[in-house]
Amino acid sequence: MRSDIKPVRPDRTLLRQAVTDRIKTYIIDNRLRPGDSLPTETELCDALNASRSSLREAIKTLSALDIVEVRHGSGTFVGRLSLSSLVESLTFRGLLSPGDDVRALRDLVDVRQLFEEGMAGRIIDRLDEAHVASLERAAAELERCAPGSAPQIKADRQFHRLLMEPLGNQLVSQLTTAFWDVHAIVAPYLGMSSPQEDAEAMAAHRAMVEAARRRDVDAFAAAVVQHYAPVRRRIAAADPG
Amino acid sequence: MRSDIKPVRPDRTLLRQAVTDRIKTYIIDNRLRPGDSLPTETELCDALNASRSSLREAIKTLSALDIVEVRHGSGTFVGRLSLSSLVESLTFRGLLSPGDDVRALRDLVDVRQLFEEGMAGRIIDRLDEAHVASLERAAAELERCAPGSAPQIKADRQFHRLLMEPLGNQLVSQLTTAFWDVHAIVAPYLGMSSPQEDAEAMAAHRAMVEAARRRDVDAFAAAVVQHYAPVRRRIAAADPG
DNA sequence: GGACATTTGTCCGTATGTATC
DNA sequence: GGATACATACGGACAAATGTC
Repeated sequence: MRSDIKPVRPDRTLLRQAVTDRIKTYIIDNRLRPGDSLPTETELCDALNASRSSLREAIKTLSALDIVEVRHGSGTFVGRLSLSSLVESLTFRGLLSPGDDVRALRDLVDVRQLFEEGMAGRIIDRLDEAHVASLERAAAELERCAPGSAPQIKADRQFHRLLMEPLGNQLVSQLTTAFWDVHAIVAPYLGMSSPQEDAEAMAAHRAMVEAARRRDVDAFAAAVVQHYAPVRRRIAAADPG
Repeated sequence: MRSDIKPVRPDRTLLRQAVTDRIKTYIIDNRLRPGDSLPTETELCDALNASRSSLREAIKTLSALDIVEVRHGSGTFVGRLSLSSLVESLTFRGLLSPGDDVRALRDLVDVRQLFEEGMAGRIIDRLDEAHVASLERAAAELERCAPGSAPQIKADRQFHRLLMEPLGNQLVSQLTTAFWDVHAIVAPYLGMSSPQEDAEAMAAHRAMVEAARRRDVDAFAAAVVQHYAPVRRRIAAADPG
């Protein structure tokens, strides 16, 4: 009968939920860091009195949040705690309704501009020569590469990431990159950008670097506005309203 | 042999990943909206040539991102696409290292302040009488309720949500609320706030409302700084550096 | 390179709990 | 309450990937 093992579960909560919680507390209580290995599935099943199916479903939930990372044939590890789930969530939202994604993209551009414009003062406060030089290089790379090419896209991502680096705020950096990633996936649905628009963006990047070098906050903020102007025009043009 | 169905999977990708992708495209292609129902597990297994286990693991991944929502005994539905995954991800990060969460919390406060300070101008531009009245009510509720009580906490959440409402930007509103939620979970680890700090926060809320009524952007921004000053002092005090 | 143990990925069958009509 | 439809949970078996000797 084995009635002593698992008589009933008077619990109201789902077993899977309880398992995910216990895995999270396991990581916290044992002071594990990203990359550290977790017990094997069999061991966890034992420890948590759950079947392998339930455990695996719990693991998949944590995996989606990058709290754990599973490697086939190797094991389960603490995840990098990236914002990949935010990216996936927002891109899906943007792709959900092609007619309505103008709104999602407009909201996103607002947020991206908020970050760079709102942080302008603090960025310039903390900027040093090395940072300016890095920005300079990224902007040059951006102008040298072919518009829309993979290296250029990579350089653009790098540029906006470097902008926030002087702040020393990991969350700001990661959010900035996450929003950039979402933008890069959703924006193409507005159609390819024209050469004029590309030139405008280039000029804006250059203006940001120049303003940063001169420690001119207002000029920097103005360059940020200039940078997002082309996308905003496209969004306005596609807006049914 | 049924070799025509799925002879081998030359794919390098995991079946589970393929299933999650196909469910996402199913939702997008069929123009489903949050709350719409999805096929049952059995039907999905059939359609995607996957076993129940694989399908369920895929569903759990999508459920963690609030892309689908599962109701026991009822069925599977399109999720609300909330930012619950962001909240869970960031709270876990904040709780991961009690010694280091000062940094996580400081980063978070920076972002919260960035939103409210950076949006000050636009908020006041679009604010109307009804908005001011709502803020007034929330601030009054905040002062009437006992410090730390559930109604007060709820009122504080509501206040910061209402602040962003005039912008008409759903993403900003949801991010603001998400960051508030994380803050509410992580901040208590710094210890209870003192009556003086509570009074300071109250005064800041009131100052924001007054500044909004007078359309005084600078005063509004100053009130935002004042609002986060107590937490910042606590963070600085707890900072080992 | 090859053999082998370890670990996760996938499948199946069955029983139980839950919501809806 | 009963019947039905559906998700939850269990356990066993084999496949595939990884790492090691």
